[in-house]
Amino acid sequence: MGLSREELLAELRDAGRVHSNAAVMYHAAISARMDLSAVEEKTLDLLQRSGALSAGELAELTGLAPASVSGLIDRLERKGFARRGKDPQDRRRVNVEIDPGTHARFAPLFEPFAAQLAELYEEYTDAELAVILGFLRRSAVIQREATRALREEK
Amino acid sequence: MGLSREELLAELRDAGRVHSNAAVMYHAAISARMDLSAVEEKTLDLLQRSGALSAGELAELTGLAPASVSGLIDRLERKGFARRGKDPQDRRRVNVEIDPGTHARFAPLFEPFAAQLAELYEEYTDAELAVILGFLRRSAVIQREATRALREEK
DNA sequence: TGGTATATTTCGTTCGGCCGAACTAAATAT
DNA sequence: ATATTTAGTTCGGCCGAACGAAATATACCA
Repeated sequence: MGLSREELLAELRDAGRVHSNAAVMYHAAISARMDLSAVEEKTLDLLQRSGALSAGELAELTGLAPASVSGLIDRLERKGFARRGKDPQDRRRVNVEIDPGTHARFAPLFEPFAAQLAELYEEYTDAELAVILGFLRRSAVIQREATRALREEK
Repeated sequence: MGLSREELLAELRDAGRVHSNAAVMYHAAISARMDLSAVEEKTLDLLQRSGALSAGELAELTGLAPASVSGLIDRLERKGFARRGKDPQDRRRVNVEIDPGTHARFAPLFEPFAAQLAELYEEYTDAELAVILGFLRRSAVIQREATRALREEK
């Protein structure tokens, strides 16, 4: 039973690394299956969150040149994941929105993993799940902050 | 206080997604800082685990053509992350080993994140940490299995 | 209305990274 | 000893995706 706190912490560092790596590999496998590059994937994620973004906003958020964003949108349209729409307020603007079918295309890929995870959750009490939930949230905040620091530092 | 189990599970699905995304972004930021492509990063990870691999084994594990592996090793050598060594048993073979300084080059980038995480761990009891540890391990196993399934399925 | 500013696209170019084919060197079989 | 196979590299070509500059379309303002 008994791991000392030190041992526990050491195991956690290792498990965290392994877990992180698994997430990265999984993500890569999903992208590969969907025939999406990392940038395309990230763009879909941005669109998912915000509903719709203009080409210029995408350039800003992805760090790409405007010309590159045109090509990016072309590719996403060609693959059926996004659509161009004119902004009625300012018709120079192109509003890019995620294709409504996108979620449904991803869902079956995620589903087996989600099901397994649901099974895993069943093995925990509510109190334990609350601990896990809190940890996931807090460590995600920390990791996002670390990412931000890495990007702007120097 | 009280979230129902259903709410808890819903929150966990969301938190898991967010956490996963944070890990992916963090990884990408590290790679960018080290000037490593996804393939190069993955290769270093393989080398780290296994100590050393031949060029052919790397081709196998990365899925690249032999010619591409030559270029890959060249790039890693140029960046100071790996070294070629002749296999004394079979002198046709090239043994690629990770440069011993590699860990030290990565460490300072990981360190702030690790420190913050250590602080977070301090807020938990041993029993809670054990729950978290178990969850991280088990969900990593599930996710790796899901990755494997994604890759070979069709 | 004319003129300037802004959003996006088009065009042409460049670069990185992958591949197949041909090659060299070393091991293995005859 | 010679022929064959195996491991890895080199070369040349190709493709996706990035870029800057110029073109186009629309908005805003005097």
